Amino acid sequence: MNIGEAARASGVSAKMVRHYEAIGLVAKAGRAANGYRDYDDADVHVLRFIRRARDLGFSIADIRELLALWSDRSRQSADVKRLALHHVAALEQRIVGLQAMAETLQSLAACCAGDDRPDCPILTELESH
Amino acid sequence: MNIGEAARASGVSAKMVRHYEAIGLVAKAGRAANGYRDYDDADVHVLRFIRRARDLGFSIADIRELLALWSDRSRQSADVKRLALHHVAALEQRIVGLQAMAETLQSLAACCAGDDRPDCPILTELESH
DNA sequence: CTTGACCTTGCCATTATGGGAAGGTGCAAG
DNA sequence: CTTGCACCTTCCCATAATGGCAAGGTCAAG
Repeated sequence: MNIGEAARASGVSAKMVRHYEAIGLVAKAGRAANGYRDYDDADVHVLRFIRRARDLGFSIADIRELLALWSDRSRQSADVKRLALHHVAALEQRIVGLQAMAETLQSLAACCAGDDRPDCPILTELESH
Repeated sequence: MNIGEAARASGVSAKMVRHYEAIGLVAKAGRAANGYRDYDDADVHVLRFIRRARDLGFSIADIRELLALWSDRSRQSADVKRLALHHVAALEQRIVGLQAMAETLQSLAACCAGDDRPDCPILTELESH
């Protein structure tokens, strides 16, 4: 399987497949006689795992650990759970930060006439404080 | 006022003050006889505006527009409001994305024993799908 | 043999921020 | 005056994850 097909099958772009290989997240792909990277279903399986983890917001560093645990037959599920919950906490922290921003802006905007006059509490707020 | 003092007064690091000048977000600072950048209260005022806008999650591009509106005496508050609400929408979109991730992970983690056995629904989920 | 789709590597760009090096400046204490 | 420390200057590099482009090799169909 060429890289393009593996990319389509896994949902990871060919560009990123090469990148993941370059940073050592996945093993170096075998090469066909013509020098093209050659993939099999197991490789696609790994790539799909990565893709799914990325979709859940895990960083590459996290995924490196997840992959290690995944391939470790003697892993302890507690380690996976810890990683996941740690990530949940990080996500929730980002969420509250963003919510605070959105709420502040929302309330400022609610006080803004939004017409053709220049007076605007949003700018006033940014200006002061 | 040297850059360090302006940085302390505005809450923007000296590094970023230079950067904002380099990308044309703020006007080139005047220079003292020794070549040091020289700031006054008005400059600090602008920097503080930027800092506050960054705290609300506005991008540099957004801030460029906000600064233009701020200094435009004939601005229409509708333009500011539109910018702000557009940003709120973007924030909320990011929030729902993060919440979806957090909830998915949360429910997967809830199904994970978290003990010394290797079986883990989190890995199973990443693996399948 | 040409054309088009695919592969290769390598470099650059993004966003916002920080780190560090190498060297100049200014002020205070010895 | 010299030493030292804190500050300034510019320039380069790094981050995280991804995309784009360019120059060139490969392969299959027409």
